Amino acid sequence: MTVNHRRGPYVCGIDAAMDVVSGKWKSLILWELNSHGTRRFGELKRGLPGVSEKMLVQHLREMEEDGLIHREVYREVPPKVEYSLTEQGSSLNQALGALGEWGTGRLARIAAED
Amino acid sequence: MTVNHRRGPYVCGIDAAMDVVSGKWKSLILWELNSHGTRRFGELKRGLPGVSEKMLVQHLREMEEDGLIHREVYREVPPKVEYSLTEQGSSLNQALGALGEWGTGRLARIAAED
DNA sequence: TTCGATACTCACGTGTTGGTAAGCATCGAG
DNA sequence: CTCGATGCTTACCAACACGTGAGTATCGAA
Repeated sequence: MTVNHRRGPYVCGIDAAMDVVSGKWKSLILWELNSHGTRRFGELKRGLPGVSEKMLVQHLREMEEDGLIHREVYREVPPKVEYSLTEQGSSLNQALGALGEWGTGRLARIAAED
Repeated sequence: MTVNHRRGPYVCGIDAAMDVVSGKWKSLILWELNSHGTRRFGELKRGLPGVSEKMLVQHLREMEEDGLIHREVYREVPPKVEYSLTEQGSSLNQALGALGEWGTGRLARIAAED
């Protein structure tokens, strides 16, 4: 019961994708890693204004477990950990492209309303 | 304060799109309406096994408010209400296509693991 | 006169999500 | 000998998402 907090029986592909992306900061993490290639924990934290350390860690762990990102630990002091996209993470990011464009259009529409 | 439960300040397009799609049944509602063109409340309910009436109503109202779907009421007895996609809803559905394919690929990968 | 069909609405409870604030381990610099 | 940097971990709590089960209005059929 501690595991299996994901992989609910999915109705369709969207379901499966949403499960992996849902989380307040996940799409932004994806974007951040996609833009910079490789980022340390602290860099991600600074790149996502408002994120709490707890959520950042939690999201990163889940995304690693889901095979979206790679976590590289350098045994140094002070510690250094680097995150990067896996191929799956990268392709997910691409798949989010169309959605992002739709959202951008929506933002423009909302702005035009005022 | 009763309104404005959405439209948080968005960081990017993905944010704005996710806001509109997040909800346990929303993408399925979109899909259902896309497949059938027009559906009555009861038909949607039967098409989404497990959905509660409360959530179905709530999601439909939010999606209407977000301009994704159109709600047509026929003043008859017993009542009849038809839902359909607006142009925005339809384009959102298209934008979700890539994500759906990614998810389908992921499902295949997961299935192959066993 | 009661019943069923339809499309809801409402009160309530529970599990999940996310934030806050504190603490931990290690090393070099001062 | 204390301090700061880094990457976490933990306990606690408030807000929210979602489900359950009941109730509502109207009319025709039985």
